[in-house]
Formats: sequence, structure tokens, C-alpha cells
Amino acid sequence: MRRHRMKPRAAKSTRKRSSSPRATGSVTLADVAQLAGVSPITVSRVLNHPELVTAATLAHVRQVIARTGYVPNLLAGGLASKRSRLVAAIVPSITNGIFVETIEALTDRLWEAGYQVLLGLSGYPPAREEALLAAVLSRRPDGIFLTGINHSPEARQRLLATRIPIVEAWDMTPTPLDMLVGFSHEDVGAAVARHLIARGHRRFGMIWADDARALARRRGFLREIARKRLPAPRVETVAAPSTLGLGRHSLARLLDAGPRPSAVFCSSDLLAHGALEEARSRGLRMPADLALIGFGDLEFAQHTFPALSTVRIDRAAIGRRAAELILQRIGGGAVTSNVVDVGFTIVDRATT
Amino acid sequence: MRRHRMKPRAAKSTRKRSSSPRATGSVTLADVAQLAGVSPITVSRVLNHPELVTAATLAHVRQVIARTGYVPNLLAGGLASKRSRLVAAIVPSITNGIFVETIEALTDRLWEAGYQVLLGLSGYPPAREEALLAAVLSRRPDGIFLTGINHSPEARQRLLATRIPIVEAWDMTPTPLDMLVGFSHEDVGAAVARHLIARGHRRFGMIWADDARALARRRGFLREIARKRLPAPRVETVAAPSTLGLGRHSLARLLDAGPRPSAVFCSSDLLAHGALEEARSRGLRMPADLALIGFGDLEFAQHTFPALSTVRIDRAAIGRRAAELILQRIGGGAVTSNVVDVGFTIVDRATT
DNA sequence: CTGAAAGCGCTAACAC
DNA sequence: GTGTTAGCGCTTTCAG
Repeated sequence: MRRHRMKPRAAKSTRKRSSSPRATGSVTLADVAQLAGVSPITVSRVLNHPELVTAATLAHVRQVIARTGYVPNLLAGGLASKRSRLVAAIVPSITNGIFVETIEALTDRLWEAGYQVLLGLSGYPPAREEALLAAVLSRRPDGIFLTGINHSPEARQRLLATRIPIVEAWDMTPTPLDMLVGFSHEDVGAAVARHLIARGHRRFGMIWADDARALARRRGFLREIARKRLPAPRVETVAAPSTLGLGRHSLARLLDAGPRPSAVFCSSDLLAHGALEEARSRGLRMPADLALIGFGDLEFAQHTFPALSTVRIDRAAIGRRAAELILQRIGGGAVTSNVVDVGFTIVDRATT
Repeated sequence: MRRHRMKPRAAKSTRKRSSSPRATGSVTLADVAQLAGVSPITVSRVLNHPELVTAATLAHVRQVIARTGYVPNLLAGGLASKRSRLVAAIVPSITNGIFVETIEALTDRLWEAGYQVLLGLSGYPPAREEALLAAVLSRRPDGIFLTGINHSPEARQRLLATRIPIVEAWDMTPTPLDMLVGFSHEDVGAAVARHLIARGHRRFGMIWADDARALARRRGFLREIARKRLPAPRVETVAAPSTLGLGRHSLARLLDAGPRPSAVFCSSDLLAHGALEEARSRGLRMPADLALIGFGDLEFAQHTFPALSTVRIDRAAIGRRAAELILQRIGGGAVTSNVVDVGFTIVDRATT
């Protein structure tokens, strides 16, 4: 290991650092450069483009980095390079469990590529979305992950104005802001209808929440049923937020109000779960007396009795694909398709 | 509304911006300053210290900001001010649901104060913690939220070296790195023991996972039972990750292997839930034949039969308190106490 | 393969 | 109240 030359220039490479070598509290790249006897840019290269540096220099500088405990300042790096290595993810909430797998997958995939995720919680009616978006943009993220395709006009405009890669997720539309990973909620509804019809069901009920995506599923469901000229389902509409209790009471009303449907489609697993409790308490056999199907395939539902069917979404895949789209775009590679349909699966627990 | 004076100086306040007014793709503070006919620092003040600016100037500059769609660059701002307005939160995972409420509460509270949360997922045995910590520190966060008090020696050293406010959460120790919000897992164990004993239980079983925190709870539980000179519980140890199946099989083994305990303490709600299934399938009445108690009070458990008791932790409070400690510290105010015990509650669903 | 110069966009200190 | 100056710590050209 040859000793590294110490050029005189190095002595002044730190601008005006007067007395203390760590007046700012932390080692800077310039400090490392000085100690290693190289120029700052060489240290920068060791960190970001090691392939451009001699093995000897590389080893030496790395050693100094380790010895000093130097931690690069990405605020400075990002400012200079215009690449923050940050991807923002805006989701309504993480407590309901719907988005966590997606976020984890997104985070994992981006981490491998050297990016970190800035999580923004917009709250369910996206009240904060506008302010949140501004806050997020002020970090100059290299990519943005958004939940859904419905944004306020202001948000929409801001997003359109930026050149940051954007992925909208969890919905489907032919005209995304930029890129999109999701599935068609209307197709889900239609598929559930076909599934139930194929199993011999003819009389349906619905326990339904009043949100945009749920309405799309409902539309698909009703359309398919109408197409088969079956009687229109009776619908119990519930207000957000859905709870077990609402599901239970809704089924009770559905059962008390008229002839028993043979299958009830609930807009979420939570509602289906509540309905399940009511059905069991009435001694109904499932699915012989009543088939129940929900949507979302949440963990708690996976642990339930085989009576409850559901529509499964590969939530992790959504995060992974979103990350890949963003990375492709950042890498400058042309994105083959800017819309990814991850589809869904109907899980019929009554038979499987 | 008097017209705002346009000083000649303003014309050169943008450094060397040559042709296009938005060569970088976005409006800068200097652009706004120029358009408003004020100096950059005034725009900065409008944004960060509006109280230092005349109402007229304020209104005028704000109008220009709105008109241009200017979004401040916090990378630059953070670099210059040494305040990133970012707080890092490192948790093992968010899919298990244990930490999401804490994260949400943390995020909400910090948002109100103008901070954003950078989420780091360390993975369960904190394999990535070291690298993650480095990545996180490179963003120069103004505060750090950590899960647990067990960190690798390297991580520990890095954390001790930094002057960033740190909150460790979810555990209890008299010697935190900096600040701490949590509760004593050993106390939980002891409290559960006392609770069960008070209800007349004398013969106990345990279904127990093999992680540090669970072991602390177990220690407390066993200590209390020994103190009362009751027979030592039989323990079924399960490997991570806990699943419903493990809980179920463990209870089966416990019941088949000897005299029936009257109460079984499970190290998590998930295990308790599995055990519950087994107990029900055996036709045991609860809690008459068997009392089951878990830990964590996860949502799915809240929705279960009244047979399952649990230890409830106010997870949101942990996040809130952590945020407050960090903000206090950032604000320079002396922190009254650097250790907050949020305690816990035993929820006895068999009676309530 | 390595270096020098020139900022990235913003804000802390002082002046005025 | 508002402006001037001088960087924050890093990376981008472009030389050599």
C-alpha cells in the first residue's frame, strides 16, 4: 500500500473553515478530502461513481471516510445535483391496512436502488392533499406515488406542471397524469357478479359503502346482473367509515326486509365480516344458505372462517411495479407502457 | 393598495440567469423576488418569518408567489439553515400493524409543526438498521424516532455522536440514548400475573415467542407467579414469526401434555387468537374452562369474541408524545423529563 | 483518472 | 422593515 501523496493544494481545499475542524458539528466532504490528500471532487466520486476512481485512491479515501465517520449531506448533494434520491408516497392512511403492503414493497424496491420514501398521509377525504403536495414538492422528490386518480384541480395542475415522474395507483384509467399501476374496480364488480352467477346464485344483496371506488365496483356488478336479466339486488348503503357493526346491522336489515338473497356482496371485507357474524348468529349455513363475499383480502379476513370469500389484490405488486416504473423513468429509459393493470383474484373460501 | 416600488437593484438580484427564466424547470425564490421588486431575503422572510414583514409587502409577495406557483426548495433551505424540517422514524415494519398508529400520530403531530416524517423500515431482525441509519442521517433530520432500545454497537455510536434529538420508543429503560417513550414489558408480565391471580387462577400456561420484548414480559410474569409461590407455568415456545397456526398448535400441545391450565398467557394477540380457535374447537367455555390473554390489542383482536383478553397499549399516544419531545428539543426548550412511561391497560373481555 | 472553478437555491448575520 | 454579503456542502462542467 503506497502512501498517498499529500499535495499542498489540499491544505486550502476547505474554504474558510477557521478554528475548529468541526464547527458545524459534522465532518464534511472537504474535511475528508483534506485528510485523504485529494480534492473534494474525488471524494464525491468515491461515493457516487467509484468506477471512475483508481482502486488505490478508492481504498484510501474509503478508509478515511470510515475513520472519520463521515456521513454525506444529501441536502447539499441533492441541491447540487438536482437529484434528491427521495420518492414521495401519498396515501390516505396506513391504519386501515390497505396500503401498508404497497408502501413496504415500494420502499423495499426503492431502497435497493438507493432511494428513500417520504410518506405523506393525506387523510381520507383528501383534505390535506393540497398542502401535503406542496410540502412534498418542496423536497424536490425524484418521483411521486399517489393513491387514486382523483385529485383536486389545484393538485392536478401542480402535478401536471412538474416534470417529476408520477405513478397513480389503486385505480384504473386510460388517462393517468403520468403513469399508473392498478386495476379496474368496475371489472371487479363485474367479475364478482359472473362468479356468483356461475355458482348458481340468482338473487343478490349488497352492503355498500359510499365511496368513489366502491361505487365503481357496484356499477360493474349491477351492469353484469342487468345483462343477465336477473332481478336487481337490494342494496343497503352504509356511510363511511365502515365498521363491523354496520356490516352486521345491514345484513340484518337485508334479511328482515324481504326474500333472502342467496349471495351478498359487500364493498369491503370489514362489512362482510360484520355480515358474517350476523349470519352465523342466525344459524345460517354458508354458503348453502348464504354466500358472502367482500373485497380487499385484509389480513384479519384471511384468518376467518372459510365462509367468507373475497377479492384479492396483490398489494405488494402494486408497490413493486410502481417503484419500477419510477426507477425506469428516472433512469431515462423509456417506459414501455405507462399503465400497468395488476388485476385481481376472486378467492372463494367456501370451496377452496 | 399602493403599487410596490420597483428598485433598480432588483434587476440583478438573480445571479446569472441568462436566457430562459426557468432553465432549471422551476421558479426560484430569486425569480419571485425579482418579480415582486424585493430582495430574495424578503421573500424568504415572507415564507418563514412573516411577522418581520410589512403587511403590504407580505400581501404583495404572497400574491406573486401564488401567481408564479413558486414552491420553495427545502433542500436549499435546509442546507442554508441547517434545519431540514424532517424527522426520521425507523420501525421494523408496518405490515404487522403494531406501529402504524404510532407512526400516524407522530406524523400528524409533526405535520402541525411543519415537519415531515421520513419512514425507514429496518426489517425485523434489524439487519438493515445500520445502513438505514446512515441513509437517514445523510438527510440531516431534525429528529429521530427509533423503535426499541436495542441497537447495534455501530448504530449506538453513530447516534451518540450526533446532536440530533432522538426518541426511543416502545420499551423502557432508565438509560435511553436521549429521550424515551414507552412502557415496561416486565411490568406488563407482572400485571397480567396479578390480574389472573386476582381472578382466581392458579395454574398457568404460556405460549411464547422468542423475542427480546416478549422475554421481558415473560420474566415479569414468572417473577410474580414465583412470588406468590404458585406452580411454574408450562411454556410452549414458538419461533418467529408468530402465526395463528402456531398459536393453535401450541395450545393443543399445552392441553394434551398435562393438566389443563386455567389461564394461558400468549405473547401476542395473534398467538392468543390461534389458541382461541383451538379452544373453541374443543368446546371449551371461556373463561370458565380456560382464560386466554394476549398482548397488543390489535384491531383484528378487538373484533373478536369476548373470550379473548389482551393488554392494551395506547400506540397513538406513543407517537404523539414522541413528537412532542422532539419538538420541545428542537425548540430549544428544556425537556422536563426525557423518559415518558405511557403505561398499559389490561382489557378483560370476559367480563367487560 | 483527477482537479479547478462555479454555482445549486436558500438563509444567517449583520448593516442601513 | 429591508437589503447586502457570504456562504451551507456538494456536484457539474470542462481542463489537463
